[in-house]
Amino acid sequence: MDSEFHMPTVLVVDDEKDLRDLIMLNLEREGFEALEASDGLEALKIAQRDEPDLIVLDLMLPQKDGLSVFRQLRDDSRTAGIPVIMLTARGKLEEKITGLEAGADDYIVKPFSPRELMLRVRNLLRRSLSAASSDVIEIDEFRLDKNHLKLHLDGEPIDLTTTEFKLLLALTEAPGLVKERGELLQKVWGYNDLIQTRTLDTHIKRLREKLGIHGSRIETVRSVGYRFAERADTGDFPSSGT
Amino acid sequence: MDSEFHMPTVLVVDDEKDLRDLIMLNLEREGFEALEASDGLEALKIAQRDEPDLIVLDLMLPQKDGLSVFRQLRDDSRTAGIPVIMLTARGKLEEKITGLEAGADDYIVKPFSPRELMLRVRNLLRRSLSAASSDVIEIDEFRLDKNHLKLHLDGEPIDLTTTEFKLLLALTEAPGLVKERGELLQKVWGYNDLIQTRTLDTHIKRLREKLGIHGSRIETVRSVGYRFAERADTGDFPSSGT
DNA sequence: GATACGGGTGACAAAACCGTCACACGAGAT
DNA sequence: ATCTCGTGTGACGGTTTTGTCACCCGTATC
Repeated sequence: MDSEFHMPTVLVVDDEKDLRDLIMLNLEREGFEALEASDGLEALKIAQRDEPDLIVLDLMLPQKDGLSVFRQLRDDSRTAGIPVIMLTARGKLEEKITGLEAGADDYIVKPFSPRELMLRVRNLLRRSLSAASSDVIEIDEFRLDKNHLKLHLDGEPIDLTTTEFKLLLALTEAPGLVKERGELLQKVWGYNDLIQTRTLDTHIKRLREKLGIHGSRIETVRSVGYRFAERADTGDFPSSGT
Repeated sequence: MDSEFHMPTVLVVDDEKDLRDLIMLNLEREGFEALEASDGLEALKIAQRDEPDLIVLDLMLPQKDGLSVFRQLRDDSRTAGIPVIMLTARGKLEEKITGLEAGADDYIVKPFSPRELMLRVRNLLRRSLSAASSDVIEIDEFRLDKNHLKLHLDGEPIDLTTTEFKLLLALTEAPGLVKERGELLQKVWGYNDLIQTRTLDTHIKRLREKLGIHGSRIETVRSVGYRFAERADTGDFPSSGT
């Protein structure tokens, strides 16, 4: 686990040379590999080529609006998963943050202490390197975000209650296989015996409703339970001939 | 990313040789590396030594209660993170499952088809290998489980509402650094401007209450926001002298 | 085709949750 | 020491969520 490890790479995007240098100095002092870019275009190219583990992006870029750079990074498949820390001047942010909603991984308000930035860098890297980069379950057009307890379906956010979220989580945990009623009641409600209840059915119904056209992905397996249907292409048993 | 990859290892713990062999055969047919143990003690030793990616544990062990083996695996730091699939005879489980609550990663009821077991194995491995090793955030005695939306504190389960859970999630996301009021309101409530509200404080209060003695870990930073305090030993800035 | 069983559905009432407010309290500033 | 600003706290009402029940409908079985 330790042998193949190399230090994380951080890309700093800022048009102010002084600030950029300061940040890079701090990064290198921490032992990180640091890359730099002075404008959005350059940032994109470097990000695509070197796939850094983290990007520090100053929103105050002259040529290009920092936010649009951010969006481009998010939209490009090669750079989409890279966490971004945004730098922003106090006050300026309040309006703009609307645009990206909870999209940014972190942001920090200028003026900031190098110490604070480094703390955030380390924290974000720890999250994205050691464990999950995202805690997001993606199945076809379903996107379950455990961090924000949100479901996105076909890109549209769907409001689910806690129970519905848990239920969907339990179902999608193993797409394609049947979850017994008892198992679901255990996982979602904590019931350990009690199986004679319509509660599960009711919640399934409500969930299906909210899923709209995709509600049919939750299939009923009579007298057993429910199954979140797998799409044909999901690569089932290789051993089975048919 | 592909070069250093090796097939996952699965440990099968069962005292029935026939069943064990059947499972191992299936595992190897899938290309997994399979290990076996016939009792709890052996299982522990192997798990600690080889650190498999997954454990298939039959609860029907003669010498040792399967559940206590499970608990030992969970308590040992070397094996704590390894997902466990439990095998159990139908009907026998209902009472026992109480003990572990939502602790098991998955379970399957005997009799089962090899196909179903393999499906679960693959699903669980996909979760634990590809993305998060376990969507669980552990900070000292805090254990935030995003899969079950549950908090365990000192091992005790604490009931949190959705809002409280999100709030704690936002705070623990970056232990040691201050989260501004506006940032928290953005992350938890989605408010993009509005900062003049007592809502945040109220929820902080409720959260602190539920955290009991550990409530003080949430520190107030006057006129800025809140901070989830880092414990001294968490390795802060190496560069800073003091 | 008749019957039995299990799931789907709509309504409803209890419970939980959440945001707000008024006020108390304490820390900083002058 | 006094004043001021920001946070802590308890209470309250409105809203959402949730479990249950009665009833309908589809499917499997004979």
